[in-house]
Amino acid sequence: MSEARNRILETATRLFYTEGIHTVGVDRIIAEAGVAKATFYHHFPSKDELVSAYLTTEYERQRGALSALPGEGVERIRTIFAKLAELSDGPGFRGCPFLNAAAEFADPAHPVRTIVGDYRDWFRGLMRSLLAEAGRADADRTAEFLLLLRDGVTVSGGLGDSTTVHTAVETAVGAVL
Amino acid sequence: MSEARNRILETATRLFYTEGIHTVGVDRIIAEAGVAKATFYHHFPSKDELVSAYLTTEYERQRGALSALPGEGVERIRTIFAKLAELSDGPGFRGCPFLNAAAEFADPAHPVRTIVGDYRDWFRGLMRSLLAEAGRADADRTAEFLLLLRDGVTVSGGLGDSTTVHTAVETAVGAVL
DNA sequence: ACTCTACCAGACAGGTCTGTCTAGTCTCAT
DNA sequence: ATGAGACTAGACAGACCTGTCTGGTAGAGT
Repeated sequence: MSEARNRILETATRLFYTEGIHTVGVDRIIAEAGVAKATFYHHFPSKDELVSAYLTTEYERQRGALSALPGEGVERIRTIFAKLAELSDGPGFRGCPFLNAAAEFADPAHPVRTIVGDYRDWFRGLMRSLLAEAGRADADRTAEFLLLLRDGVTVSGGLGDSTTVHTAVETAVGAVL
Repeated sequence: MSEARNRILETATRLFYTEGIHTVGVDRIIAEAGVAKATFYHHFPSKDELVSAYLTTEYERQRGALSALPGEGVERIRTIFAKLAELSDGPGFRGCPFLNAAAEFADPAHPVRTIVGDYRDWFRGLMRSLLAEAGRADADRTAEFLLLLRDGVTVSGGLGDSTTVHTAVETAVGAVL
């Protein structure tokens, strides 16, 4: 992986996440990453490709972070949601990058939306398999609810209702599991 | 209320909701509303003012729609969420206009974010008062969860997981209430 | 030694954005 | 009938957008 490419992607990640995708221009990324414009377009054929790379990287990062968490079955789910609530309460949290991106790209056929869909499918599948592992008969329905809960946690956390998210999550997870 | 102003606001509502706020330009709204540019700026001093008007109107509309629903206490909450799930399954649904707007306006101090905050405060308060009316001791915590659930429903529904939202909501509402 | 690749700086094109301004029409109340 | 206010059409300014292109530097592999 090239050094300049890394800088571009990291700068884009920071700016896209904290300020939004449409509002951050390529010139700004170039300036803050300290690269030439030609270098930018050498690594990323278009801004859209950079956006896709941003979300794909984020997808892999989150998959890695959740895979590293301990526990099995339902206990693992509890751990995941506790972590999620903790993150959404932290400084600099501005919601889920995938949901924010989806809100900015209205066309469901856009590549960005495909990545968002992939992420959600993965999360839903993870919940389902953990529930099935615990021998829960209603795995499908409950997994769907947990995905929905995940959305709610990140959205609420991102809009500033961070402290109350903890108790809300405990209520929900406790009631359903 | 002026006829031209109405046309502008309705066109903006349609375009902002279905395509996003930043992606829709003033010129496009003017063309589709069939008004002159001077007329537009006569009624709305800036695009931001139009955006605020769009969200304020939407706020009032939703408040009116929910107030019209029947029932009392917990039963009313069930009705509200059933309606919400139904809407989020309908054609042309593209998520919650407030959450979508908040994702596009990253600055928490922006007027748009204030309106979004107002809307959420109102919904939370409505839930709390309905729970208190039913004599629930945990009204605060449960209201917080119901706001979170509302977020999840609109987000999931807007991203195409519409049919499964119904059962997920039933599961959640049933478990908590 | 030579070439290839990554990198730099920055001008440029062509388009779109918001917002202003000129100039003129129509309606209605006084 | 005159003046105010809402409207129309559209040119214009100035900023910003993405993406291309020129021209040049430095290091690494063959």
